[in-house]
Amino acid sequence: MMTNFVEELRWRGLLHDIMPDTEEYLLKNKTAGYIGFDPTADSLHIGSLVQIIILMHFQRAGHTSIALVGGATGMVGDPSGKSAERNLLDEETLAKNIAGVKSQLERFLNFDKTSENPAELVNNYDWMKDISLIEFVRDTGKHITVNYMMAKDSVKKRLNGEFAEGMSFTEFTYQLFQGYDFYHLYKEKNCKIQMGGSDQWGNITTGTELIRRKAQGKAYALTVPLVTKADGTKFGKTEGGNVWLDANRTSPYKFYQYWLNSSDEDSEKYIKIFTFLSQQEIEELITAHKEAPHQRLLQKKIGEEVTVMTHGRDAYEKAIAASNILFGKSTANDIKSLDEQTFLDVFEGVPQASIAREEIENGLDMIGALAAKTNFLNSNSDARRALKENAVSVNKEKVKEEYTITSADLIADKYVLLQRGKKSYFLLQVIDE
RNA sequence: GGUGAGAUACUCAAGUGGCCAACGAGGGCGGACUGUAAAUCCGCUGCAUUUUGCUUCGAAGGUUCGAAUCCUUCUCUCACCA
Repeated sequence: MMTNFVEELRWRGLLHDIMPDTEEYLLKNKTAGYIGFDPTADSLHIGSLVQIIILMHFQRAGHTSIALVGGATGMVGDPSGKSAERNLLDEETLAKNIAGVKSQLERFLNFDKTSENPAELVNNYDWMKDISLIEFVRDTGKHITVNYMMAKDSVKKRLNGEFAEGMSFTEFTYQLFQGYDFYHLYKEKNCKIQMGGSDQWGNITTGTELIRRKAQGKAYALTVPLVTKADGTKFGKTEGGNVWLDANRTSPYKFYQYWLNSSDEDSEKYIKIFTFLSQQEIEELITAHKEAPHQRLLQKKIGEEVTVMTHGRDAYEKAIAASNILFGKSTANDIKSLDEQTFLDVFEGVPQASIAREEIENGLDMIGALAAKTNFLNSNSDARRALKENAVSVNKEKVKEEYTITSADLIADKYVLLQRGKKSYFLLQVIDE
């Protein structure tokens, strides 16, 4: 059964640009559509999550979703939104990245061949690698004028204006490469629509233009807006860097925390973008949230939906458990009563240092525990400062500079939980020599 | 090529011989309040065995009891003139 895909995106605030007649075409025809993913790292981050979700909606609406991994385009580098020439990735890194990105996409889309409209995963390297330069220049390049390509924002920005840095022929070619992908999928897989972030509009329209000229066909396009934050900072970034979909790069706990810490204003947007809840459910949640904002119903729901979708329910439950212990009313005794396995699950991803058992048994002073022996804080001065600010806790209890860590502070006879401020944790692990 | 202005901590920006580890603002961190929020208030924000010492104000030398501050050379940035 087909539903109105475009309308779904529209009410969720996921529609930025759309080519005329796209909505009508999708309503009348079961078709295929694609989104490209750049293999710039071996994991996607939550910025790409929006694109994945678009493909999920597309599949749910009854169409065929194609996720394209840019093995070939990744070798060239997309200039869109970039003010300076990009460095090329070496082939080994690229291969590793492609594998990583692929395995992540498989978690979100239904590739089951026996289902009604299974998604497909393609790598443009597979069809790009055999095209000769002569072939490309004669059969593809001939259809698109340089004038047309120069008119794109991504190119104009690099050629004109105060900060123009120029661009290499390599990057200039990128849009034609991507356009060729669209053409190829149009011919081979009856793919009629390309979607992507709003910065991709220029590249996408080069594709529809190529299809029009080379195949005398009509193709469609739509883009989704860039996800923003109300305070103007960049979405998907923390002090620690990007929020990744890979649990090894961003632990499920941190992942959950990222969503939980969204502002009220952003949450109302995010719940529409990142969850599959119905319009009615979302409206009810927003109303309930406004009545009792301190309960943070929206943030919790987004955190649940997105964490479960990305890391599974088990990981979500653990993230909740960890959050409750770290931010709830738990006391030193609660923490000390944890068994080792639970404790490790909770503190997975928390930075650690090891220390000889002897040091603890002899009594470890706070400066040593915070800086000298562990590098939790930058310097001894920093440690002293933190202690003076009443910011340091051992096993959730505030301590002063005179405090000495002894065997009595060990959790599961092995760990000491250090803390600076509310959100910064550090784990001291005792090792027996 | 000529002339003039400038280069100070994460950023902007004061300081033109001792009271300068360097005013102030932003950012960051911490505390109070709170909803692990926003706003607000308070404190901290070079290093060290911390009421003291050490290294810092584009770079290197020099003058001086003493230099971010004066002198010399160099590097870079900006403006105007050719």
